[in-house]
Amino acid sequence: MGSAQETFTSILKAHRQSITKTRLRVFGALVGQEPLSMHALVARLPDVDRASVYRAVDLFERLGIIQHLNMGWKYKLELTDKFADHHHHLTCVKCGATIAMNENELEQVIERLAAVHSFAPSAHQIEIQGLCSQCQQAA
Amino acid sequence: MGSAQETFTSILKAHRQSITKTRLRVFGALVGQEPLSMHALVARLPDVDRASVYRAVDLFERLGIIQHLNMGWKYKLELTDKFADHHHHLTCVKCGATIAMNENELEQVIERLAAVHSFAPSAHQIEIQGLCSQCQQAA
DNA sequence: TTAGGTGCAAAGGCTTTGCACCCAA
DNA sequence: TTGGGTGCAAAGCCTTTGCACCTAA
Repeated sequence: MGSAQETFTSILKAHRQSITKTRLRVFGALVGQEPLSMHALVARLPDVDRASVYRAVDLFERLGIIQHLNMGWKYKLELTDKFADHHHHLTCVKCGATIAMNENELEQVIERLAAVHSFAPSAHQIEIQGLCSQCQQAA
Repeated sequence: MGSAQETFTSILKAHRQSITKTRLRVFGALVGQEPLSMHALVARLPDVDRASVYRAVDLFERLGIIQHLNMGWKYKLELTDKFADHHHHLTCVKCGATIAMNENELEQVIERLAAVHSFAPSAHQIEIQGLCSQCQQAA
Protein backbone atom coordinates (compact mmCIF):
# COMPACT_ATOMS: atom_id res chain seq x y z
CA MET A 1 0.00 0.00 0.00
CA GLY A 2 1.29 3.47 -0.89
CA SER A 3 1.35 6.51 1.33
CA ALA A 4 -1.83 7.76 2.93
CA GLN A 5 -1.96 10.66 0.50
CA GLU A 6 -1.59 8.35 -2.49
CA THR A 7 -4.47 6.25 -1.24
CA PHE A 8 -6.47 9.43 -0.77
CA THR A 9 -5.88 10.77 -4.27
CA SER A 10 -6.55 7.41 -5.87
CA ILE A 11 -9.92 7.23 -4.12
CA LEU A 12 -10.82 10.70 -5.39
CA LYS A 13 -9.74 9.78 -8.91
CA ALA A 14 -11.70 6.55 -8.82
CA HIS A 15 -14.82 8.59 -8.11
CA ARG A 16 -14.06 11.30 -10.71
CA GLN A 17 -13.58 13.89 -7.98
CA SER A 18 -11.14 16.77 -8.36
CA ILE A 19 -7.98 16.79 -6.31
CA THR A 20 -7.97 20.32 -4.95
CA LYS A 21 -5.80 22.22 -2.52
CA THR A 22 -8.68 22.53 -0.11
CA ARG A 23 -9.38 18.82 -0.08
CA LEU A 24 -5.71 17.99 0.35
CA ARG A 25 -5.54 20.38 3.29
CA VAL A 26 -8.60 18.92 4.99
CA PHE A 27 -7.26 15.42 4.50
CA GLY A 28 -3.83 16.50 5.72
CA ALA A 29 -5.34 17.92 8.89
CA LEU A 30 -6.73 14.49 9.75
CA VAL A 31 -3.71 12.31 8.94
CA GLY A 32 -1.98 10.91 11.99
CA GLN A 33 -4.35 12.72 14.34
CA GLU A 34 -6.59 11.60 17.11
CA PRO A 35 -10.25 11.95 16.20
CA LEU A 36 -11.07 15.65 15.78
CA SER A 37 -14.28 17.53 16.42
CA MET A 38 -15.55 19.67 13.56
CA HIS A 39 -14.62 22.69 15.64
CA ALA A 40 -11.05 21.44 16.07
CA LEU A 41 -10.78 20.55 12.42
CA VAL A 42 -11.89 24.00 11.31
CA ALA A 43 -9.47 25.56 13.81
CA ARG A 44 -6.59 23.61 12.27
CA LEU A 45 -7.45 25.07 8.86
CA PRO A 46 -7.50 28.85 9.29
CA ASP A 47 -7.19 29.50 5.56
CA VAL A 48 -10.00 27.16 4.52
CA ASP A 49 -13.57 28.34 4.68
CA ARG A 50 -15.82 26.65 7.19
CA ALA A 51 -18.32 25.73 4.50
CA SER A 52 -15.61 24.09 2.40
CA VAL A 53 -14.54 21.97 5.35
CA TYR A 54 -18.12 20.76 5.75
CA ARG A 55 -18.34 20.03 2.04
CA ALA A 56 -15.05 18.12 2.07
CA VAL A 57 -16.06 16.13 5.16
CA ASP A 58 -19.36 15.31 3.54
CA LEU A 59 -17.62 14.05 0.41
CA PHE A 60 -14.96 12.13 2.31
CA GLU A 61 -17.56 10.33 4.34
CA ARG A 62 -19.49 9.29 1.23
CA LEU A 63 -16.25 7.98 -0.28
CA GLY A 64 -15.34 6.02 2.85
CA ILE A 65 -12.31 8.20 3.61
CA ILE A 66 -13.45 9.38 7.02
CA GLN A 67 -15.98 8.26 9.57
CA HIS A 68 -17.97 9.88 12.33
CA LEU A 69 -17.16 8.63 15.79
CA ASN A 70 -19.61 8.02 18.59
CA MET A 71 -18.98 10.57 21.39
CA GLY A 72 -22.30 11.03 23.19
CA TRP A 73 -24.10 14.19 22.03
CA LYS A 74 -21.16 15.26 19.93
CA TYR A 75 -19.15 13.52 17.25
CA LYS A 76 -15.59 13.46 16.09
CA LEU A 77 -14.04 12.71 12.75
CA GLU A 78 -11.21 10.35 11.92
CA LEU A 79 -9.80 8.63 8.88
CA THR A 80 -11.14 5.16 8.16
CA ASP A 81 -9.20 1.91 8.31
CA LYS A 82 -7.93 2.55 4.79
CA PHE A 83 -5.46 4.95 6.41
CA ALA A 84 -4.56 3.17 9.64
CA ASP A 85 -4.51 -0.35 11.02
CA HIS A 86 -7.89 -1.55 12.07
CA HIS A 87 -8.08 -2.01 15.82
CA HIS A 88 -10.26 -1.55 18.86
CA HIS A 89 -9.60 -0.37 22.39
CA LEU A 90 -10.08 -1.54 25.91
CA THR A 91 -10.40 1.61 28.01
CA CYS A 92 -9.85 1.52 31.76
CA VAL A 93 -12.50 3.61 33.48
CA LYS A 94 -10.26 4.12 36.50
CA CYS A 95 -6.79 5.02 35.24
CA GLY A 96 -7.75 5.89 31.67
CA ALA A 97 -5.29 3.48 30.07
CA THR A 98 -6.15 2.29 26.57
CA ILE A 99 -5.15 -1.16 25.45
CA ALA A 100 -5.20 -1.74 21.71
CA MET A 101 -6.50 -5.07 20.46
CA ASN A 102 -5.34 -6.18 17.08
CA GLU A 103 -7.55 -9.13 16.32
CA ASN A 104 -10.06 -10.33 13.80
CA GLU A 105 -12.31 -12.52 15.89
CA LEU A 106 -14.82 -9.73 16.42
CA GLU A 107 -14.74 -8.88 12.74
CA GLN A 108 -15.63 -12.43 11.81
CA VAL A 109 -18.54 -12.51 14.24
CA ILE A 110 -19.82 -9.19 12.91
CA GLU A 111 -19.71 -10.49 9.34
CA ARG A 112 -21.61 -13.58 10.35
CA LEU A 113 -24.27 -11.73 12.34
CA ALA A 114 -24.75 -9.14 9.59
CA ALA A 115 -25.25 -11.93 7.08
CA VAL A 116 -28.11 -13.28 9.19
CA HIS A 117 -29.91 -9.98 8.59
CA SER A 118 -28.90 -9.75 4.91
CA PHE A 119 -26.92 -6.68 5.89
CA ALA A 120 -23.75 -5.58 4.07
CA PRO A 121 -21.47 -4.07 6.72
CA SER A 122 -19.01 -1.42 5.60
CA ALA A 123 -17.70 -0.13 8.93
CA HIS A 124 -18.07 -0.58 12.65
CA GLN A 125 -16.96 0.87 15.94
CA ILE A 126 -16.38 -1.07 19.12
CA GLU A 127 -15.40 0.48 22.43
CA ILE A 128 -15.05 -1.53 25.62
CA GLN A 129 -14.87 0.00 29.08
CA GLY A 130 -13.79 -1.74 32.25
CA LEU A 131 -10.88 -2.18 34.64
CA CYS A 132 -7.33 -2.95 33.55
CA SER A 133 -5.42 -5.64 35.43
CA GLN A 134 -3.48 -3.13 37.54
CA CYS A 135 -6.59 -1.32 38.71
CA GLN A 136 -8.28 -4.62 39.48
CA GLN A 137 -5.44 -5.49 41.82
CA ALA A 138 -5.53 -2.05 43.42
CA ALA A 139 -9.23 -2.45 44.16
CA MET B 1 -38.02 -6.56 37.73
CA GLY B 2 -41.20 -4.48 37.59
CA SER B 3 -42.69 -2.77 34.58
CA ALA B 4 -40.63 -0.34 32.56
CA GLN B 5 -42.52 2.57 34.05
CA GLU B 6 -41.89 1.36 37.60
CA THR B 7 -38.20 1.13 36.87
CA PHE B 8 -38.37 4.62 35.43
CA THR B 9 -40.08 6.20 38.41
CA SER B 10 -37.82 4.44 40.87
CA ILE B 11 -34.76 5.83 39.10
CA LEU B 12 -36.21 9.35 39.27
CA LYS B 13 -37.02 8.92 42.96
CA ALA B 14 -33.56 7.58 43.71
CA HIS B 15 -32.13 10.78 42.28
CA ARG B 16 -34.65 13.09 44.01
CA GLN B 17 -36.18 14.08 40.69
CA SER B 18 -39.84 14.96 40.34
CA ILE B 19 -42.13 12.58 38.51
CA THR B 20 -44.00 14.93 36.22
CA LYS B 21 -46.53 14.48 33.44
CA THR B 22 -44.07 15.79 30.90
CA ARG B 23 -41.36 13.34 31.91
CA LEU B 24 -43.78 10.44 31.92
CA ARG B 25 -44.92 11.42 28.44
CA VAL B 26 -41.40 11.66 27.08
CA PHE B 27 -40.50 8.32 28.61
CA GLY B 28 -43.72 6.80 27.31
CA ALA B 29 -42.91 7.95 23.80
CA LEU B 30 -39.69 5.94 23.88
CA VAL B 31 -40.96 2.71 25.44
CA GLY B 32 -41.14 -0.17 23.00
CA GLN B 33 -39.98 2.01 20.11
CA GLU B 34 -37.11 1.72 17.77
CA PRO B 35 -34.53 4.44 18.24
CA LEU B 36 -36.11 7.83 17.55
CA SER B 37 -34.53 10.98 16.23
CA MET B 38 -35.14 14.10 18.29
CA HIS B 39 -37.37 15.33 15.50
CA ALA B 40 -39.46 12.15 15.61
CA LEU B 41 -39.64 12.26 19.39
CA VAL B 42 -40.90 15.84 19.41
CA ALA B 43 -43.42 14.95 16.70
CA ARG B 44 -44.80 12.17 18.88
CA LEU B 45 -45.41 14.67 21.67
CA PRO B 46 -47.49 17.49 20.19
CA ASP B 47 -48.57 18.77 23.59
CA VAL B 48 -45.09 18.92 25.09
CA ASP B 49 -42.87 21.89 24.41
CA ARG B 50 -39.75 21.25 22.38
CA ALA B 51 -37.53 22.72 25.09
CA SER B 52 -39.04 20.42 27.71
CA VAL B 53 -38.31 17.41 25.55
CA TYR B 54 -34.69 18.47 25.33
CA ARG B 55 -34.56 19.00 29.08
CA ALA B 56 -36.09 15.60 29.77
CA VAL B 57 -33.73 13.87 27.34
CA ASP B 58 -30.80 15.61 28.99
CA LEU B 59 -31.90 14.44 32.41
CA PHE B 60 -32.68 10.90 31.28
CA GLU B 61 -29.27 10.53 29.75
CA ARG B 62 -27.55 11.69 32.93
CA LEU B 63 -29.59 9.16 34.90
CA GLY B 64 -28.76 6.32 32.51
CA ILE B 65 -32.34 6.01 31.29
CA ILE B 66 -31.67 6.72 27.65
CA GLN B 67 -28.65 6.69 25.39
CA HIS B 68 -27.63 8.39 22.19
CA LEU B 69 -26.90 6.38 19.08
CA ASN B 70 -24.74 8.26 16.62
CA MET B 71 -25.65 7.76 12.98
CA GLY B 72 -23.18 9.77 10.97
CA TRP B 73 -24.18 13.43 11.24
CA LYS B 74 -27.35 12.59 13.09
CA TYR B 75 -28.23 10.70 16.24
CA LYS B 76 -31.16 8.78 17.63
CA LEU B 77 -32.39 8.13 21.14
CA GLU B 78 -33.40 4.89 22.78
CA LEU B 79 -33.90 3.50 26.25
CA THR B 80 -30.90 1.83 27.85
CA ASP B 81 -30.52 -1.84 28.69
CA LYS B 82 -32.42 -1.20 31.94
CA PHE B 83 -35.60 -1.12 29.83
CA ALA B 84 -34.86 -3.61 27.09
CA ASP B 85 -32.67 -6.59 26.38
CA HIS B 86 -29.07 -5.79 25.66
CA HIS B 87 -28.60 -5.49 21.94
CA HIS B 88 -26.64 -3.79 19.18
CA HIS B 89 -27.59 -2.16 15.90
CA LEU B 90 -26.99 -2.46 12.23
CA THR B 91 -27.43 1.00 10.72
CA CYS B 92 -28.10 1.47 7.02
CA VAL B 93 -25.97 4.34 5.74
CA LYS B 94 -28.35 4.91 2.84
CA CYS B 95 -31.89 4.89 4.23
CA GLY B 96 -31.04 5.31 7.92
CA ALA B 97 -32.91 2.20 9.03
CA THR B 98 -31.75 0.62 12.28
CA ILE B 99 -31.90 -3.13 12.74
CA ALA B 100 -31.61 -4.47 16.27
CA MET B 101 -29.57 -7.62 16.83
CA ASN B 102 -30.43 -9.65 19.87
CA GLU B 103 -27.52 -11.99 20.32
CA ASN B 104 -24.77 -12.82 22.73
CA GLU B 105 -22.09 -14.05 20.40
CA LEU B 106 -20.37 -10.67 20.38
CA GLU B 107 -20.55 -10.50 24.14
CA GLN B 108 -18.83 -13.85 24.48
CA VAL B 109 -16.04 -12.85 22.12
CA ILE B 110 -15.55 -9.59 24.02
CA GLU B 111 -15.28 -11.46 27.32
CA ARG B 112 -12.74 -13.83 25.84
CA LEU B 113 -10.62 -11.11 24.25
CA ALA B 114 -10.71 -9.01 27.39
CA ALA B 115 -9.54 -12.01 29.41
CA VAL B 116 -6.50 -12.32 27.16
CA HIS B 117 -5.53 -8.84 28.34
CA SER B 118 -6.52 -9.47 31.98
CA PHE B 119 -9.15 -6.79 31.47
CA ALA B 120 -12.48 -6.73 33.34
CA PRO B 121 -15.07 -5.29 30.93
CA SER B 122 -18.04 -3.46 32.44
CA ALA B 123 -19.68 -1.93 29.36
CA HIS B 124 -19.29 -1.70 25.63
CA GLN B 125 -20.75 -0.09 22.55
CA ILE B 126 -20.90 -1.63 19.13
CA GLU B 127 -22.27 0.09 16.07
CA ILE B 128 -22.18 -1.39 12.60
CA GLN B 129 -22.79 0.62 9.45
CA GLY B 130 -23.56 -0.73 6.01
CA LEU B 131 -26.38 -1.34 3.57
CA CYS B 132 -29.63 -3.00 4.51
CA SER B 133 -31.00 -5.67 2.19
CA GLN B 134 -33.50 -3.30 0.56
CA CYS B 135 -30.88 -0.68 -0.27
CA GLN B 136 -28.56 -3.37 -1.60
CA GLN B 137 -31.25 -4.41 -4.06
CA ALA B 138 -31.96 -0.81 -5.03
CA ALA B 139 -28.28 -0.24 -5.83
C1' DT C 1 -46.04 26.07 50.84
C1' DT C 2 -42.14 26.09 47.77
C1' DA C 3 -38.40 24.32 45.12
C1' DG C 4 -38.22 22.53 41.00
C1' DG C 5 -40.44 21.97 36.24
C1' DT C 6 -42.73 23.84 32.13
C1' DG C 7 -44.20 26.78 28.21
C1' DC C 8 -43.07 30.52 25.56
C1' DA C 9 -40.10 33.27 23.04
C1' DA C 10 -35.79 34.79 21.94
C1' DA C 11 -30.94 34.00 21.58
C1' DG C 12 -27.03 31.18 20.34
C1' DG C 13 -24.51 27.74 17.50
C1' DC C 14 -23.83 24.72 14.09
C1' DT C 15 -24.67 23.44 9.28
C1' DT C 16 -26.33 24.35 4.69
C1' DT C 17 -27.18 27.08 0.62
C1' DG C 18 -27.00 30.72 -3.21
C1' DC C 19 -24.04 32.99 -5.98
C1' DA C 20 -20.09 34.96 -8.26
C1' DC C 21 -15.42 33.91 -8.93
C1' DC C 22 -11.60 30.50 -9.39
C1' DC C 23 -9.06 26.46 -10.74
C1' DA C 24 -8.13 21.41 -11.85
C1' DA C 25 -8.54 18.58 -15.69
C1' DT D 1 -12.00 25.99 -22.06
C1' DT D 2 -15.38 24.63 -18.62
C1' DG D 3 -17.72 22.21 -15.16
C1' DG D 4 -16.87 21.43 -10.69
C1' DG D 5 -14.99 23.68 -6.35
C1' DT D 6 -14.41 27.59 -3.19
C1' DG D 7 -15.10 31.77 -0.38
C1' DC D 8 -18.32 34.76 1.36
C1' DA D 9 -22.45 35.91 3.39
C1' DA D 10 -26.91 34.93 4.52
C1' DA D 11 -30.39 31.69 5.57
C1' DG D 12 -32.02 27.55 8.06
C1' DC D 13 -31.98 24.38 11.65
C1' DC D 14 -31.29 22.55 15.98
C1' DT D 15 -30.49 23.37 20.78
C1' DT D 16 -30.14 26.24 24.81
C1' DT D 17 -31.52 29.92 27.89
C1' DG D 18 -34.23 33.62 30.58
C1' DC D 19 -38.29 34.36 32.75
C1' DA D 20 -42.94 34.16 34.59
C1' DC D 21 -46.24 30.80 35.68
C1' DC D 22 -47.42 26.16 37.29
C1' DT D 23 -47.22 21.83 39.95
C1' DA D 24 -45.33 17.75 42.45
C1' DA D 25 -44.00 16.70 46.90
